Amino acid sequence: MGRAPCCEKMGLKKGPWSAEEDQILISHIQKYGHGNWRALPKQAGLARCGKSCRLRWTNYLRPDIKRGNFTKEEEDTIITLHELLGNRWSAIAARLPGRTDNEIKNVWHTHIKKRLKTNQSPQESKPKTQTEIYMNQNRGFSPLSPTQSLISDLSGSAAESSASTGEDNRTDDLGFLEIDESFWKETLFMEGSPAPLESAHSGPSELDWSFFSADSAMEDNMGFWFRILMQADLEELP
DNA sequence: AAGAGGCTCAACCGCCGCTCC
DNA sequence: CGGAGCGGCGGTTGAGCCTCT
Repeated sequence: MGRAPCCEKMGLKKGPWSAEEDQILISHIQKYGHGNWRALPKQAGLARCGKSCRLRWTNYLRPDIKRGNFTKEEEDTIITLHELLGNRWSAIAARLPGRTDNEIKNVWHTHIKKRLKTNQSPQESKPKTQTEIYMNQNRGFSPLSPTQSLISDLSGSAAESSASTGEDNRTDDLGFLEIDESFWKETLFMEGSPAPLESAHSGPSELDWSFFSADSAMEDNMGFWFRILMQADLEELP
């Protein structure tokens, strides 16, 4: 048997929050913070369980929440990250400032999933991934792997930023983002790297960018590394 | 105009992992 | 070491709103 739900205690209110409850919660957190969610409702004088308070705060009342519809860029990001991370909504949310995991989850199930489904034509050869479907229909790109999609997105950002700085960050036909070379050296050649990545290079002194071809086996390797990198990056977030 | 069905999204539920004792 | 407490996460629900017939 699992633990009894925290709201089963008598007298604890459930359901939609009133404006008054919101105000109480906001002012309490502004004054005292939310060190202990379980103790918070009692201290604040709310007839709610701590879990409910935390959810209300993180999903709705937090001052940095961005309201309004998701932009196409945000939806693109969600699709790409979902390909990489799966249903790890909190990890995806960490990449979208001002958006909550709940919101992203809702958008995925209501808008994006449906769109990806309707975009798939039975006449055409079936793209392998949801990203491919989406990219085919919305950008006119040739089918992209999840990894290529991410690379493409990153390169796009780099192109934008380089346009302002006058630098050219693109290095090959893939438009692969040239992240600081030392970053790749340190990351790709770190201890425990899969053999193909190590053997494909003569040494860590020079990176051969042609190595990152559209070859499917290579895609898998890159997918692997991006997962690792994304994970490492996300774990650093607050 | 009204009823049915679909859609949206805030909120709940139950599980998991971490921390502390 | 193991159990309790707690926060956090992902899946699911359902009330309210919208659209269609």
